[in-house]
Amino acid sequence: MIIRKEKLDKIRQMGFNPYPHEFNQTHQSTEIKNNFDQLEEKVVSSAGRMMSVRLMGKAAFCHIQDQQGRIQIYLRKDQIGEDVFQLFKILDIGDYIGITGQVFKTKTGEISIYAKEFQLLSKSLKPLPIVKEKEEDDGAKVVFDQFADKEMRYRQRYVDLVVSPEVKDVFIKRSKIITAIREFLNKNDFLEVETPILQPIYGGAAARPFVTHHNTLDIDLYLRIANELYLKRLIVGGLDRVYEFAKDFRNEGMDRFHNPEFTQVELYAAYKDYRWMMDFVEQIVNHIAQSVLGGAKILFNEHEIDLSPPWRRLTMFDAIKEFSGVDISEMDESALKNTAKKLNIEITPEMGVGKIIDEIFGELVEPNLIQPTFIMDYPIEMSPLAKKHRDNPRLVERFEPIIGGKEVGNAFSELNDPIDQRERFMEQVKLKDRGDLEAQALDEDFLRALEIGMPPTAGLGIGIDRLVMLLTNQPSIRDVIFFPQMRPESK
RNA sequence: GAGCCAGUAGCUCAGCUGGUAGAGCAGCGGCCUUUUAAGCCGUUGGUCCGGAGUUCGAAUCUCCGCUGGCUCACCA
Repeated sequence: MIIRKEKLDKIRQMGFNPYPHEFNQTHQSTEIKNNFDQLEEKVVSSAGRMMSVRLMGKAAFCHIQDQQGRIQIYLRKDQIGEDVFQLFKILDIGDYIGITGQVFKTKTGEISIYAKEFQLLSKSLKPLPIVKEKEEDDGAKVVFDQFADKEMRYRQRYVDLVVSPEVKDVFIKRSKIITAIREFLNKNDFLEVETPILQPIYGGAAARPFVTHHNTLDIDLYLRIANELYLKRLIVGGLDRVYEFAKDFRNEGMDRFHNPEFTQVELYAAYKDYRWMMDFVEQIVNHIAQSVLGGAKILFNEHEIDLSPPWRRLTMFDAIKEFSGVDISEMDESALKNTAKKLNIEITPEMGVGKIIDEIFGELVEPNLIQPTFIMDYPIEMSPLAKKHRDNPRLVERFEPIIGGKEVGNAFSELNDPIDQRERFMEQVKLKDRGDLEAQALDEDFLRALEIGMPPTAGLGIGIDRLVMLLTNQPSIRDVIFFPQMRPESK
């Protein structure tokens, strides 16, 4: 650090600007490599961060890294001049440089740029961890001194991204996945909208919120745990297909599947039901897989998963029967409690029917659903915003797509009967009084909207972080969020 | 929130049953005009996470704390 600052002074004394304002780039690294035949002998300008240097007296090789990859640069003192070569010699790995020169292939066959002009673009003052790679004869890559400390990787993601191309890859894919979803929804006449993050009543999901305070109004507000109720208000308003990519916030535990803020896309389509939505989910996911991964087969956790439709569809009761051997479809609360005990599922007194079934399902069924599966027809108690099943009033028309043993979304035929909705909210209030911290609050304004009238509607939420984990085969949510939540550094 | 594990140089790590800290890479000074983990010669560098204790003596043993990872519990 001290040495690098001295170098900075020296560079200035030599008459070079260590932080110039611009550089005119004509080609990216992989562009040059992919079009070598056309570009050979042509002059190109390229820029990037210097990632390796091999200095050899009056000549030198280095690699620069741009967003796409790396390319080798060859410099000779007699080409770029004494002064500039002196400058090059004191540069460090991590500095940004720009070069102009001819594209050529070295003796060993590596496509490189033979520099005619060379310029420092930005001086780096802190060293990067130097990761070295070697290609074995069999083509396998051996990595030396990998930047492995997870804490540092998460806290200093900028370093992680510079030093680990595969990390950068995951995030590029994340961005492409989001783009693919947006494309697909826009193509299907959905309108992208924005709804409040600061909400006076939090709703639309079962979770504990973050609370904040608005000074002027002198009221507490909640960071949204979901945007469901607002998007439905827009359906009431006559916007027939809407979606929002939403950061939601839940004040709960953190682990490799949970970050306090996470991303969901929620979408609503008027005049449709959950069956239509199942087809739609199959299409969406396949569109993503095709456009981002180029195929429907993915590898996740050693499992090969085939995303191509149709996916298996299974009711929740049938799923539990299949994996536990017990038919719970006719059981009341006390029978369920006994069954849960027999199956070694932990339950607590404040749990209602819905929660108990959810526990059994989560414990015995979900982890076993590796290939894409729609679990459908949930008990009414656990889904206060979903419409009653057309054939069975104890159930609702709801499904969750489960892939790789984890739910990646949640969807219903939306409840649009205002009187039924009010009764369901009242049930939630009772649960809250029993001590369920996650029971949903009654939202009068939302009820008023339903009273104005909402058309039959299908709704869906997809957890973007989990979907990205699945499609990029990452074990932790922290590996798909640039800056995951961490305790602040002490100094 | 609970359990297990970890924290030594910029990075990756070694350091045995306690004897006063080491390697490779990076850095620094040289040599080298087709190298690629470049090479060769030389060299700097550490509150061994923090605090307390045991001991003649602690990176090493004990306790407390901090930070993180993994697993479990709640939730997406």
